[in-house]
Amino acid sequence: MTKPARRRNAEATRTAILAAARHCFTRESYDQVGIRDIAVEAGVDAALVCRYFGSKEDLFAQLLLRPDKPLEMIEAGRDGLSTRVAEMVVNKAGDQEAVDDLLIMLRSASSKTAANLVREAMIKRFDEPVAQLLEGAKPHLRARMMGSVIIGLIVSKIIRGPWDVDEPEQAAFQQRIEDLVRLSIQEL
Amino acid sequence: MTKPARRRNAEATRTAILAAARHCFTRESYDQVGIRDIAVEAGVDAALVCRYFGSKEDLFAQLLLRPDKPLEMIEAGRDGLSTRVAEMVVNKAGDQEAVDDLLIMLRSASSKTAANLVREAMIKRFDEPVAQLLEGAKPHLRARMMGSVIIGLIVSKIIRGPWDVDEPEQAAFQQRIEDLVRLSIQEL
DNA sequence: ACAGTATGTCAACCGTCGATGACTAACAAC
DNA sequence: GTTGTTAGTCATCGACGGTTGACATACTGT
Repeated sequence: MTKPARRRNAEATRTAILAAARHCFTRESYDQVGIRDIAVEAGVDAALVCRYFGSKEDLFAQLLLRPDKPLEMIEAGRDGLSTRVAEMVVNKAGDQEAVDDLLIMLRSASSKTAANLVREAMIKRFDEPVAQLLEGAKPHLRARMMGSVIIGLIVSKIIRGPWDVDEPEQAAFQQRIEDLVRLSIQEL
Repeated sequence: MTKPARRRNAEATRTAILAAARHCFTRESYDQVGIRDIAVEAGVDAALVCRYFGSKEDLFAQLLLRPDKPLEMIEAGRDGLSTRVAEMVVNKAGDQEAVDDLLIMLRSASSKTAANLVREAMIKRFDEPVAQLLEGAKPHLRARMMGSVIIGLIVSKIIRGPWDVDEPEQAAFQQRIEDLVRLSIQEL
């Protein structure tokens, strides 16, 4: 009568919704992603999203705060941190997942309901882990400055698209970013 | 019958709406500011906003692109550019209007309808003027890198609130920002 | 004073969105 | 097979947002 009826599997549906939500929120801001959008991408009725996660806000929160571990590029330790960050932003190498996590936060940074969650996630998953890695005075301030540099690079990409830098300068460009990151966490 | 009836003055109303819109958009993103919000703040009926500016999108566009002149801190020339930017971000000194302009752009950067306008405004009012100020190779790339640093600082403030750096480090902090800006526009 | 227009107000339309509750169908246990 | 529970669907509610058109009022010229 109603519909072909979806395969019944709670766990799979749950993760499908989470994956779909993640995908949506990396492309659009909290306000612009509708519960129905997520549902369609997950191949699920919209009502299920609310059923499983309570509300859109709860879903977003779970997406941001569930992974208790810090971002991978930080977890790898202090050595070569600047290099990893530079590679990540220039998109040469690994840990695209970390970029997505930051993208989700930044896209929704100025949504009234998402703002608090974003701040919390940013502090817990980025600033504090980085601060713990740093030696010397004022680690929190320096961690935040490094965050600021990364944020700038990613938001610039959001606004203006990829950095179209041609091959000859590629290396120098990446080196410049690495220097910026390194400078941002130097002791004052 | 209807209402006390507002003073009839088209030009004043127009600018009142623009000012109110500006104020609203510096605090919230394009999606979150309603035409009714702007109207209330301007002391005007919501219908007038559409009447005068056609649509919310047109109003936003006019707000971003009307001032054909570049941001003040750029207009002042190449000398002391890094210093001015650092002062501006740390909020010590002048040209708060420029910060607001950037704030408006960044707040609404990931709104689908506003995105194109923001990109356009960013390029026309920031990148190109800065690129014209720079000597040497790849001025556009370097201008964009400087933009990226500034964006990071402002967005970080949006997300996390003001940089609470206590007096002793204040000078060193500002110097660090100045160095970051200077490094970002150095030749590769 | 009168007519005409510029300005402002009100009410409503239409679409979208998040959320809810009633219903239906699959699966498991017995 | 019967029964009870879980998973999924549907229709709908209430709120809100942008926009529009009909109406009311203030100003201007004659």
